[in-house]
Amino acid sequence: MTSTDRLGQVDPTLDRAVFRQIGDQLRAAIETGVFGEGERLPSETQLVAHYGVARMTVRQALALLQADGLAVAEHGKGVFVRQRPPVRRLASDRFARQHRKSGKAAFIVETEGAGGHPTVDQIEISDRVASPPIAAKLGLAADAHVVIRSRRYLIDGHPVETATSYIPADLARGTRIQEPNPGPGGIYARLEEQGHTLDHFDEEITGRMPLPHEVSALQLGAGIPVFNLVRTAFDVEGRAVEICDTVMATDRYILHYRLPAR
Amino acid sequence: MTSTDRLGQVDPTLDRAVFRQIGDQLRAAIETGVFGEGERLPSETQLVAHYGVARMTVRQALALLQADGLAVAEHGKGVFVRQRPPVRRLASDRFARQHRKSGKAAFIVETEGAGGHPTVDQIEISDRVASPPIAAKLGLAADAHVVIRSRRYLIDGHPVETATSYIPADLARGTRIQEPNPGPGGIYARLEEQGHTLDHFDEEITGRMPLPHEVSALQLGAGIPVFNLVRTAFDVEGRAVEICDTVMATDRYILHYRLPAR
DNA sequence: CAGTGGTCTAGACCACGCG
DNA sequence: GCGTGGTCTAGACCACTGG
Repeated sequence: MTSTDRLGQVDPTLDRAVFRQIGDQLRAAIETGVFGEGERLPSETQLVAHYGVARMTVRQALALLQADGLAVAEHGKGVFVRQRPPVRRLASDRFARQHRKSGKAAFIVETEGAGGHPTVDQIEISDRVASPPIAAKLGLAADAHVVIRSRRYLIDGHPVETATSYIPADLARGTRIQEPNPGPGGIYARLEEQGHTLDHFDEEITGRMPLPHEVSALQLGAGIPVFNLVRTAFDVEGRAVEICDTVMATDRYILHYRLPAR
Repeated sequence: MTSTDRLGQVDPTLDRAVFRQIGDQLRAAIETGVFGEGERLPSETQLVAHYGVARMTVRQALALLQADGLAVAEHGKGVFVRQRPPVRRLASDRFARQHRKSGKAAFIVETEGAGGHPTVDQIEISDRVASPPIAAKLGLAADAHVVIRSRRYLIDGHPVETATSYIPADLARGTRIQEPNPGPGGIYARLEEQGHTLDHFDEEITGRMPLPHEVSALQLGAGIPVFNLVRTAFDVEGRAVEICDTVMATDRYILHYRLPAR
């Protein structure tokens, strides 16, 4: 028995393009477990022989699966059913004050709690004039400065998320917010020390395919979309004190929120 | 001036594949506004002439843009820069009791408030044994029945979301929950009438590329991922009284949540 | 009708992985 | 070295759109 035995045939007289029919059959075989997670699909050569079509036709079929995130091609090895990486649950209370008091950043606490090894790299800090949308969200004048902190989060060496924070310069200058390590409890703890007791966060979530730089920063495979989560932190006086713009690999996250019914 | 004048040339000796270089140039041209939203890109024939490559090569380049949701091909017309449809903001208080009292479903109220014309179609209702994951989430025995309500939501005739609700049969049978139109305030109002005062909702959000049936149900173009939002409603006694599994086109939604800082 | 994208063929040469 | 996928060519014919 060869690996193409469980695949059917195609009918070139049908309306549906041959490469789509082949794609349908491969998809069905994956979804029914004929090819399990991580297993190799039949090679292009085998598919060409099995279906009696040109190589470009089977490549188009395989491209369909890859665009949908069902399969990944590995040069020189084969095309494999995509493995689902472990997911990280983001609970809506992850920024609760009690967690802050532990002295560790939310990402570190959560990851270690789930048995993973957290890392942060590519930390860059700058002090610049706020872009118009950022200035508007923070309620700042058009020429106001912000301290910008960007970094990348990894779990067990795999990148999962990039984040860029924007803090009004008058709140950040002269504090550890401008240092790579902002100290125990992170920048929220520093802001509260400055008298800006936090009241609530607004989170806006959008989804889309990644930009090229996001593909490389997050080592995203084809067919994996990203979440763009933009969180704005407000103090008890209603002032926006931080914006955090994060881009997350959707195959590594479940976002979890609890809403009151009233 | 022709439409390819603002594009550069490619260098076949570079490491980066020619079709990727062409894709990069088209992407840059779109991002810098050389080709604006809704505008037509140069035709395949024009690109072949401009770059001096085979047609399959420019088609691979165009496929890159389409997979990322930047462009859409229209048979017989051309390849166009994708237009962003109007987005719908989902506020985290959209299921607050006060809204329910208006007597209209949340979707209707919100859409009309935003000046759109809401429709619901493909309403199907059944009564079946709960699947294992649904039974587990609802805290039901393995052989328990649920009433399943599925439907599709449209705005101005464009599908934006499909939803499937699962309600324990003992709460739904003999009520309007089993009817296509569940009455004023929707099924949550009916559940509260049964004495199940709602306490909170849990929402879990994941993102992924759509399945084939979702592509057709939501009329999704290539390169548009979906949100899968699964909401569980709990009554004041802590019982899960409904699960609502929704699939949303990411290009039509911004999900908005407000979190307390403590 | 001419122009557009959609599908398919039958090759070619290359780069990678592994034994 | 051989099998794998990656890139590219130069055609062919088809289906759709619009004037």
